Amino acid sequence: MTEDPTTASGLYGISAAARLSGVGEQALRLYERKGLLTPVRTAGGTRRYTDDDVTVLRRVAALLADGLNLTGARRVLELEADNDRLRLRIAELTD
DNA sequence: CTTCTAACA
DNA sequence: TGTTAGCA
Repeated sequence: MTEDPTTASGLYGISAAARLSGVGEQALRLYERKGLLTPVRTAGGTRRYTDDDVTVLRRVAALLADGLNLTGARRVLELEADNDRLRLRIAELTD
């Protein structure tokens, strides 16, 4: 446990999220504007990235490296989310 | 930290 | 189209 209890919950500022994901801060803001990501905002308007957001960021980086543009990456994320929901549904039915 | 503008590949 | 630098 090298982490502070307040940060161990997986809530990061934009600079921390950028370091963890390897994506630049400006790019993070662009991804949000394009609808790939929706980090929560504090009352003051500062973004709060969760661990899940960082995971998505890594997915996006891999997708872009595969030659997709941001719109395509957004679609893939949608489909993957649907896919996960379907897998869960199948698991329920196959019990 | 935020948003915007502009330049570049 | 997407990234980056600089400004306010």
